Amino acid sequence: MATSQGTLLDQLNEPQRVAATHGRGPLLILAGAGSGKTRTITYRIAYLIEQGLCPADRILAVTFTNKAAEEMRKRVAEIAGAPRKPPLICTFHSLGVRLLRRHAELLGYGRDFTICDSDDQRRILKRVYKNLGLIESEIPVRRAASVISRAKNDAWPPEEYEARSRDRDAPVLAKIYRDYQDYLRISNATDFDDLILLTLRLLSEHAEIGERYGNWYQQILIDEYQDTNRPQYELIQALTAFHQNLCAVGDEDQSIYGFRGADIDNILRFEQDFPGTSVIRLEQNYRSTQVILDGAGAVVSNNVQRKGKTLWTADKGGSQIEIFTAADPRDEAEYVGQRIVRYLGEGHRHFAILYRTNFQSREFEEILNREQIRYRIIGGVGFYARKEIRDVLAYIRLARNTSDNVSLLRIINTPTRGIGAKTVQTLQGWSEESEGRIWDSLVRALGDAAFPGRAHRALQRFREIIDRCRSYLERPLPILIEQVLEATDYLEALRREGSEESENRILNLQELVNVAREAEQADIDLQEFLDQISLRSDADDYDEAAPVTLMTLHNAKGLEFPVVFIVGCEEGLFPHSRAILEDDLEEERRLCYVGMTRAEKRLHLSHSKRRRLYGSGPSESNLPSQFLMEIPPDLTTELTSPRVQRYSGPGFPQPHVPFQKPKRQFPGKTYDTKDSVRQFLDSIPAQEKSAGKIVRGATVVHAEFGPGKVLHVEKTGKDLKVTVRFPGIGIKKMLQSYAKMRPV
DNA sequence: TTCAGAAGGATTTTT
DNA sequence: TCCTTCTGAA
Repeated sequence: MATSQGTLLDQLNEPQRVAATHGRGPLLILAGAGSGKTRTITYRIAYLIEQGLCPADRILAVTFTNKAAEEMRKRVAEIAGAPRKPPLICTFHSLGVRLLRRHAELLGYGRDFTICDSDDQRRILKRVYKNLGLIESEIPVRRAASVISRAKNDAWPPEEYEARSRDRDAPVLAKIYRDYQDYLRISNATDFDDLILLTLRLLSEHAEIGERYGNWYQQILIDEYQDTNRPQYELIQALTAFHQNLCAVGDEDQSIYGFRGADIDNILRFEQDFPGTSVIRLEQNYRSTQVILDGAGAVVSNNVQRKGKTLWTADKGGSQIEIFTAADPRDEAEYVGQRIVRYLGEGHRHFAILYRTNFQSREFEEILNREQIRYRIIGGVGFYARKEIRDVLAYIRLARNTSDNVSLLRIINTPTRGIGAKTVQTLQGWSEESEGRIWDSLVRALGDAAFPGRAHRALQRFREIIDRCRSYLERPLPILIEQVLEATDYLEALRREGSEESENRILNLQELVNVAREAEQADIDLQEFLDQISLRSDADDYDEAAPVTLMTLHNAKGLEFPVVFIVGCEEGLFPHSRAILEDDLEEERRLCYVGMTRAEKRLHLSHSKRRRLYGSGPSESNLPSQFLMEIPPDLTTELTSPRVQRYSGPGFPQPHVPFQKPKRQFPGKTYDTKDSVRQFLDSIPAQEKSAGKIVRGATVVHAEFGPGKVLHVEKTGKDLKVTVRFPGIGIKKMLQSYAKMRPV
C-alpha cells in the first residue's frame, strides 16, 4: 500500500500522533483553535482501518455539520483508500434518521416519516393555537417553539412538562406542547429534536436493537464534543456502553451553542463518565499568527468558566489587528470593500466577512457587487427555504406519506384550485374519525359525495393530482420532479403570473431539477434525497470558489481564512443585547474567540458609530463592543473613518448632497392599469427609487421628483401621493410630491 | 374564493 | 424597513 504507516503519521506532530494511534479505551482530546483536531481524528480513523484494528464499517464518526462529514469522508478515503464498506461518518441527526428509517415501526411511526424544520414547526404551532383558541400575542409562536425544544432537550415529555416547568405560562405551554406532539405523531412526522430523542428511545426501550448497534460500532469518534447537548450525550452513552472506545475532541472555549442546549459540562465531566480516560492536549496552533492568538486569548481569558490554556504557534509576530471605527454601516462596508480590493492587488485570494446576525450582510453585498468581487453568502434565506421549492417537495412528501398533514395543508390550494379555507376546515373537522388524517377524511368525503358540486370537483381534482404524483415516485429523481411540476400545474400557474418574481421561481425550480439530476448520478434515492434536504444547513453549500465568504460567526466554526473581517463589533449587536440581558456574555465572548481564531494572517475588527435597527427612527448611537477593549492595545492598530468627524458633532447630521429640486412633468397621461403605473414608476431613474407601491386606476397629471428615492406611492382620496426621500435629510424633512389624478 | 390594500409584528445564533 | 397576516370588496 502506498501510504505506509510511516508516511501517514509523518503528517502529524507528537501529541497528534499519540492521539491518532491510541488503541482501545476512552480518549479525550482537548484541543485549541487551529490545532488540527479534525485532522487528528481523520488520521485516527485512517490509522484504525490501515492497521486492521477495527473493520472500517464498524467505525462511527460524528461531526457537527454535513459539510464537515463529507470532507472527512473524502480525506479518510484519500489516506486509507476507499474501503468497500466505508466507515459511517455523519452528523447526530443523520445518524438518527438512518436508524429510524430502519426501525420506526417499533416506536409507532411509519418508515416514511417526514422531517419538519422550523418553518413546518411554525405552521403546526399556528394550527395548534387555533384549535386551542389561543392568540399569538399571549405566547408568541417563537417562544412556544423554543420552550418545546428546551423541554425536549431536557427529556421532559409533554405530560410531565407542567409539573416540572417553573414557567408562569406552564399550564398553557403544556397544552401546546402536547397538541404539537400529537400533531406530529398523527402526521407521521418528527422535528429535529425528535430525531435524537426517538433514536435514544429506540436504543433504550428495545434492548435487542440497543445491543445490536452498541456491539456493532467498536470505535466511536465525536468531533466538537463541547457542542453536544443532553440527548446527544445520552445517545453516545448508549452506543459506547459496550466497547467503551470513545474518542472525543473538543475545545471548551469554542462552545457556542448553549442556546441549543449544548452542555459544556459534557466535556468537563468526560473523565468521570469514562474511567480510565487518556487525555491529550493539543495546544500548538497551526493556523494563526502569534498576534492573532494573543488577541483572541486575551479576550477569552476574561471568561471565568474555563479550564484555561495558552495557545502557541511557531509563526511568531504577525500584522497588528486592525480596529476600524466607521460612521455608519455603509461606511463600514466601504472600508471592508477597500481593504479587500487592496488585498486582492497584493495577491490574497480568500476573505471572510463575519457578523453576528444575518441581516447585517446587506451593505457588504452592495459594495462587493459594485466592486464586481464575487462572493458567497451562507445562511439567510437559503435555496431550500424558498416557497416554490418547499411546495414541490411538499407534494412529493404527501405522495409518499399521506398522513403528512403539514404538507397537505401547505399545498392543498397551491396553486389555487378553488379549495378555500371553509372546505379545509370542514375536512379537518371530519378527520377526527381517521385519527386526524386529513387525507383520509378527504378520500372519505369524496366517496360519500359530502361536498356540493364545486368543492367536490376541486377536491376530486386534488386527489387525482396526488394519486398521479404517487405513481411517479418510482421514476428517476429529475423526471419525478418534472412530472410533479407538470401534474400540479405549478409551472403553468407561475408562467401565467408573468411577473419578475415568478420568473425567478421558475428558474429556482429548474435548479431543483438540476440538483435532482446530480443526486441521481450520485446514486441517491428519493428517500435519501429528501432527508438530505431536510437536514441540510446552508453552511453545507459552502464552496471555496468565490474569494469572499459572508456568514454569521456561528457558521464560521471549523473554517479558516487568510484574512478575516469581523464587523458590527458594537455593544448590543455583538455582544447581542439579548445575551447582555440574559447575562450570557461568556458565550458571546467565546463566539468572539471563535471568530478571531478563524484568521490566519490578518484580522480586522470594525464597528459603526451609528446603526439603525429595524428601519424607523434616527439611528442609534452605538458604543464599541467591550470585546474590542479586551484586546491589548499593543496588538492593535486603530483607524477612524474621516466621516466620523462630520457626524460626531451635536445636532442633526448635515446633508452632504446639496439640496435641489428639479421638476419633471407627467402631464395628462392616464395610468389605469397596474402595468401602466409600473411603467410610470419605471420611467423614474432606478437610483432614485427604492420602493414603490403600485396604485391602480390613477391618472397622473403632474409629479415632482427630486434627486431622492421614491419611497412610497399611495392613493389618498383622489390623489396619488408620491413620497420621495432625499439622501442626507432626516425622515422629518422627507419631501412629498403630489400627482393629481382623476378616476378613469 | 380571491385579491388588493392595510395593519401589525419582527431580528440572535443552528441541526 | 420589510414581510406576514388580516380584512373587506368583487
